[in-house]
Amino acid sequence: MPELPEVEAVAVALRANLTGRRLDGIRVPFAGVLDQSVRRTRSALVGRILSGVHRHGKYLILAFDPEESVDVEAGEIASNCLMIHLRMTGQIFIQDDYTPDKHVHVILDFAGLPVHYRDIRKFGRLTLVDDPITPSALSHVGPDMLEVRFTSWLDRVADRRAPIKAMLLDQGIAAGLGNIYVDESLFLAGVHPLSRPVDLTRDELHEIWRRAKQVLRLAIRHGGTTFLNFANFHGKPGNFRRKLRVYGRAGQPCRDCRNELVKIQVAGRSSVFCPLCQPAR
DNA sequence: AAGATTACCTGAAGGC
DNA sequence: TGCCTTCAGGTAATCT
Repeated sequence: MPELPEVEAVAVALRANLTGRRLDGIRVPFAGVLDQSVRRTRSALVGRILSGVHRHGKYLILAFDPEESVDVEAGEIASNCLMIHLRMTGQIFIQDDYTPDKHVHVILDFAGLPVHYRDIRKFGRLTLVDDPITPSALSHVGPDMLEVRFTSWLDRVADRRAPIKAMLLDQGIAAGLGNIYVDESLFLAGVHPLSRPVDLTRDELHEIWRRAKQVLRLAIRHGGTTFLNFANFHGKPGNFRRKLRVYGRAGQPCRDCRNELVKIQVAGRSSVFCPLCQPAR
């Protein structure tokens, strides 16, 4: 499941290998993953130079050099970027010897370098957007979890009554955390996933915010977590999986206290935690 | 109006 | 062996 660290790994690799290259063509074996038509997507992007690669939360944004034919002063909006969300099972491969299978839905041909978009469950989307940094398509998404300041984040959660786990998963509050890193963050902070922000102290909330950033940065350094469906740019697995404290370890002993880890449902998601290290309030 | 639930998809895994 | 059910979870849409 690609979350912020996995998307960051893809962004770094694409940036290093594709910046300055021209997009020669787009092949679309399955158009259902495109938000716009194949014709519209091709006419907006083919022939243009990739100028930069950005990431916001779990969103990946490929920015192209400005299109001179668009009359901005006349109110025309340029589709300067391709925004990609991998959702559950999206993968991006670039190696030359990769043979597309039935799950490869889009191939971006960058000056002879094929970039394969593969997605078993077809949840991911590729969307034409206007601005590379603050696209209007992301107006409902909050600040990146790695960037948000504590006071800003606190303002967004302090008066909420849903479980803290639901708040951390809510991309409108801060973007980037998914089920894996939320469970890891709450374990490190020693907070029960059902705790409500209104019942937590400012110090406890600060610890959650700090641990979330810490676990994201650590996962980035390890190339992300390979669980079921993520592989990085070169098809190599990330190696953060063996560092996981609670995710995927229900029934196994807590790495700190050896008590058995428990799985419950919170915000519609399976949630693994340690009843001793993360006591209910 | 926030919070909760469901739809979207496919493959792996477990039960019998 | 094979059929069936359950589970996995990011986001948008739809409920209460």
